[in-house]
Amino acid sequence: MATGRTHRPATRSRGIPEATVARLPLYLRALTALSERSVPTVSSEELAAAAGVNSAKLRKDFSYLGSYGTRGVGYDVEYLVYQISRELGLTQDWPVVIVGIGNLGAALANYGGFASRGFRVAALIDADPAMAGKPVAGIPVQHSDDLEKIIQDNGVSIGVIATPAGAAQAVCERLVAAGVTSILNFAPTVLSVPEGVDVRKVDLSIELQILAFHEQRKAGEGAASDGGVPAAAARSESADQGPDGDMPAVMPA
Amino acid sequence: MATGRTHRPATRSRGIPEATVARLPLYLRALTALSERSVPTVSSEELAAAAGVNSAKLRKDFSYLGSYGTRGVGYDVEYLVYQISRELGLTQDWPVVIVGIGNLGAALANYGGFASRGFRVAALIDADPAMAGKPVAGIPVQHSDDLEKIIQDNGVSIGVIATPAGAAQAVCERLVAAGVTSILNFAPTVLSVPEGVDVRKVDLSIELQILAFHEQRKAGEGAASDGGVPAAAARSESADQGPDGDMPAVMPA
DNA sequence: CTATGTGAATTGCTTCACAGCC
DNA sequence: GGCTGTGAAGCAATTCACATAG
Repeated sequence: MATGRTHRPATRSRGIPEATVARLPLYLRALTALSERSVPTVSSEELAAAAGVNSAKLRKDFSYLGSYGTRGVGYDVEYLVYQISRELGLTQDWPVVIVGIGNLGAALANYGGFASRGFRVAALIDADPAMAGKPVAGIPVQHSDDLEKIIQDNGVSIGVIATPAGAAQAVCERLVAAGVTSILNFAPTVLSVPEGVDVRKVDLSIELQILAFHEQRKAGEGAASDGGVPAAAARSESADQGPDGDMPAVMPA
Repeated sequence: MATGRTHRPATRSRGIPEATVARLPLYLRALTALSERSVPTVSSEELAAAAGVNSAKLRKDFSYLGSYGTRGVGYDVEYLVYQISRELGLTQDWPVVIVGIGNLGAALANYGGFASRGFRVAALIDADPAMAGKPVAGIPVQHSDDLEKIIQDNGVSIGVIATPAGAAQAVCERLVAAGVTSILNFAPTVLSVPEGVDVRKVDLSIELQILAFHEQRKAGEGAASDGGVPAAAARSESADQGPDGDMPAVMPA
């Protein structure tokens, strides 16, 4: 609204659709790649292609942030990187703890993508005393007895749970009690959290099951062609652009 | 059940909404837990709570599959487990290959959730010759030179990419050329695939960025109340149930 | 009387198409 | 002339509320 001639976009920070928020990191990544190649400006068409969406959607998304483009020209890459980073809150540094340093926790600790975008692994926590002190990704693992102290000392508000399913709810409750208000959950369980706490879930097996569903369809319907090679073809239904399937999170209490 | 005067539910297998498909694995997990506890029947209300959705949504979702409940009673747990499994294609066995056996690939190979639901890790593939033959999760890693042969010999149609971003597109193309039609991508890149190939993406850093966005909001707006405890309140917009934010996949060519 | 199954209403997201500005 | 920004139209998903079956 406002179509503001006022300097400040006006729309800023109020009611950006969830679907748009979920795409901002995608745009940011594409823009960062352009920035590294020193590309100065980019059109909605080009950027959309790089991010894997269509250009109308991208322009609409950006319109929620403000008018950051130049008509007839496109978007200034650096400027847009900055604006999206700011909107996502990545201009500040977010200390994160990872709880559960098994295979997955270790993989997460080693994952470069965190550090590169405003996230800092402040601590690794595990319930196994044998792990304590052992460095993973250069960070010594701490025992979960000290969880609350670690959270508070580091001002952590984002926690990552990579424990077995059985331990996840208890860990979640301790994190929340200690002050964490956003949780990324890799354990295959539904977490109950009080209002005001956000949970996002990543579940490997769920993603595979969704693929299996579509895979089954292909075999049942389309195929028949012969048997060996899949033979793409047919079904424009699920095949084309991007039906946003997904389970978000943000659980009720 | 079956109220159907036609035997076949009629709605079967045609046009189940993506959003519903994405929730079926959630229901299935909750049902499996009930089944293990030998609970015979469950109401939409109870099951919805266990799956973290509301009951109206659950009933609507199930209505796309058919009429599998009993009015005044609820759903037969075992029967529903079977129906959903069948709908998702989990009554058959899906051989899967994991490409890129780094930290994450190894974690995936060790992840029990795969095997437990119709998925079988048929092969682990890595480009590093030093890895070849080394067993991970009891499965010997094979060199990527043999990728095509492995896919074909095992009849693999689902591939998991856990390589570095730079290698992902090339791996993807080889998988597709060899006959894979569904890909689960953990590399932080947009994959281009021909029509008819499904891609789902899991991106750790994107999930964190979405959390950071909401976290920033909490700090900026709501807070003020005191500082320590989050204080829930306000913002019914993002806080309550489950806005399905997410980036799907299924790229255009 | 209870809890499912589902049309109808609502809300939110995407796509279209073009006015506005460079 | 070209490309952004955005109302308006079109779709899809969610929620409501109640008829219907057990």
